[in-house]
Amino acid sequence: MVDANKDEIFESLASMGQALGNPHRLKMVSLLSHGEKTVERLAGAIGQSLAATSAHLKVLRNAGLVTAEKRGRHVHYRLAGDEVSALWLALRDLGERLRPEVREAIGWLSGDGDVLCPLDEQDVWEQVRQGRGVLVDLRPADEYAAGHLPEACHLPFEELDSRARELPTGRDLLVYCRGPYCLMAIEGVRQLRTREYPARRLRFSVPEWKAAGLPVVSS
Amino acid sequence: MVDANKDEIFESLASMGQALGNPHRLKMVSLLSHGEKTVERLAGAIGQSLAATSAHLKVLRNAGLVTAEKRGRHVHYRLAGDEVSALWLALRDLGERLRPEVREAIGWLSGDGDVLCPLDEQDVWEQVRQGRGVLVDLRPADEYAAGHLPEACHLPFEELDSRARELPTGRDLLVYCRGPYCLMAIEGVRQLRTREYPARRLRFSVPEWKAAGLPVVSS
DNA sequence: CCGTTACTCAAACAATCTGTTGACTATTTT
DNA sequence: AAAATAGTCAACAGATTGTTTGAGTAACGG
Repeated sequence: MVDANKDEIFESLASMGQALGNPHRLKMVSLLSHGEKTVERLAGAIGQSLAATSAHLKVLRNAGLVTAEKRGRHVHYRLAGDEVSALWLALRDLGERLRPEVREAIGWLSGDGDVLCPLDEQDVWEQVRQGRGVLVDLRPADEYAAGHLPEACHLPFEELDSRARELPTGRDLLVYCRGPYCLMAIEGVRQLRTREYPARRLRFSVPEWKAAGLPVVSS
Repeated sequence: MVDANKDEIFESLASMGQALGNPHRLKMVSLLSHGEKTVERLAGAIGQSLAATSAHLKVLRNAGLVTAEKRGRHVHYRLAGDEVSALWLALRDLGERLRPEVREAIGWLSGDGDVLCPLDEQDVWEQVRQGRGVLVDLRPADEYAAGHLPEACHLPFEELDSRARELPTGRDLLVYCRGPYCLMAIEGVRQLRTREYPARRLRFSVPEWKAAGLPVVSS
């Protein structure tokens, strides 16, 4: 039967959907969209045991969403392509649009101290090219190295206390971290503002920037 | 803790992924992207009992992907928005790109008698506007009415035998049905060609056309 | 008002998924 | 070599799915 082939297609696609059907795995995909990570690192980030994390990664691997590469005694996982990141972003946007609880939770996340910059990717790109506003990347060094917005300063969240004074002055600070739900971005902006820096939080990060077709610098 | 809100977001998004994690539900989403359907109709299409289909629809409803409306004694289900259709298309494209089995299964589907037209949506849009080539829609009447490509002739697959002679002659026939995996489209083109019609199968349908930003006619 | 239609719901059961634990395998360090 | 590190694998318990069966409920038709 030819029909069997058709069923096989839907079965295969469903296994990809299935792989996106667990909060821990979604979180890993979202983390991996900022660059490759070891199993250990992912386990720490999602708060699960090494074994459980390994099992989740196996599901993602079988679904074809991630690939693994062993270097030294670490296994580095990365997304199978930028399209995977795009699918994650599409799912996230759909959730924000369709599910009231998601919008509500976002509201709670931001709380009071949050100062969001309403500009979208294109607008920010304009600002950057005109030299108005300075981009600040709060992510860990490896994620910054894997790809960051053009001309973004790197100020890892952990070193915010000690190195904030290195930031350029006189221009608005456009701060981003790992995306709209990133608590480090919110907290980072709060801290910068208590020090009287004109900081605002961007509601996007590198994956969204890349998906918008804008150039990413990796170094 | 603020973190709990973040977990809630991922949990909520995962339930949407989960909903896409079953072949029958995926098939229903793909069918619904051609217009609303009753439970009965969907049950027939996916080859499941009414109760099982109802349960699957409940999952989709809880995930916010579809909405239900009771009219008379039928319950009509429809996608919660065009973005749902777009997400399904994104998942499908990713599968075609990433999973060899899917590409392979597509090859098997097409078999020998399949004559695929390689043009994409924009190219076809050009052809249509210039009056070169005639679009032919093989889908059931309600799906055609819910939205079809501009100037497309309607020739339901079931009536292909009896009404093929009504088709305009002298121009290439660009035939579409429910999408790249639709067996009716393949079989329909095969039948038209044995009658010496210059028919070719398009590899897209209305949802893809709409997602490409091109106008859809509903009547 | 009675029967039919088109569902939804609840119970039950097998199959699958998640997370834990402990064993096992490479690789590197000492 | 021996010990430590980073990860996978196998086995198990508990929770969650997917499907069937049978009952329950609106809406309509006679």
